Amino acid sequence: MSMDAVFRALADPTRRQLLDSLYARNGQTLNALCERVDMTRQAVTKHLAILEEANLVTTVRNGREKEHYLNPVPINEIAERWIGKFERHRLDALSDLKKRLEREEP
Amino acid sequence: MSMDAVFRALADPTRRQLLDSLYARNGQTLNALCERVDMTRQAVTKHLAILEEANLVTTVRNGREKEHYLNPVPINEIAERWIGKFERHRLDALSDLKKRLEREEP
DNA sequence: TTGACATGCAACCAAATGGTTGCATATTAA
DNA sequence: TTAATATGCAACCATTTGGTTGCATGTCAA
Repeated sequence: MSMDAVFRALADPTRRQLLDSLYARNGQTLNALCERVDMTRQAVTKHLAILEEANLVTTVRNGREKEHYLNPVPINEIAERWIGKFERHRLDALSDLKKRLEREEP
Repeated sequence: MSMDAVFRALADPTRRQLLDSLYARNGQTLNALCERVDMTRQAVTKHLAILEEANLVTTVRNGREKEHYLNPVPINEIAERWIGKFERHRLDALSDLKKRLEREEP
């Protein structure tokens, strides 16, 4: 579960929309997910494959249907391991930036 | 400051590395940032432009040098507005997934 | 069993991406 | 003033990306 795969998966607006869709209603099939998006089923399949590879979506085969489930764990890990450290020092960096800007502009 | 620009900016490992570098030492010049990365200065310039466009980096011109400062605000907003909602229901989704998996596999 | 439905797979294509090289401009220091 | 330094800009290129179309496979229901 590489962090790079997760970031790249989240980079596309369609894929974020798919995650939003699963967040609203978990366990949707491919066809159900296609209804909310204006592109071919095959394109959605590719997006879902990328989300699966990033471990952001898990699938369960149910007969001829395939249910898609949101897996928030990688997002949580990004938030904790990478975003967290920037948040932690947010105010420090901001005040630092402010100081610098004030020093430059008379 | 579109969320899409921020996500796409974060998608590239080199750009994340540049943010890490600025996190370690804020206010570095272009040349300083180039030293830690194995590519041409012009390539780094492009990456920094994308980070600037996403408002993740702010620059201050200082004579013939240009200082680069990390701006953690957009990351913070992502964490709050988008990642937060997945984190919030992380356990719910996990237990839901677990239930489903148990229902499928005898 | 057969037709309809849900998904899988592959070839193809345009556009975006990430990198290069080459040259121009602006500022500092000797 | 002149040479070195720091950055800017543009053209170009290979690869990746995001989408398409066409067809194959597997499963349910009548």
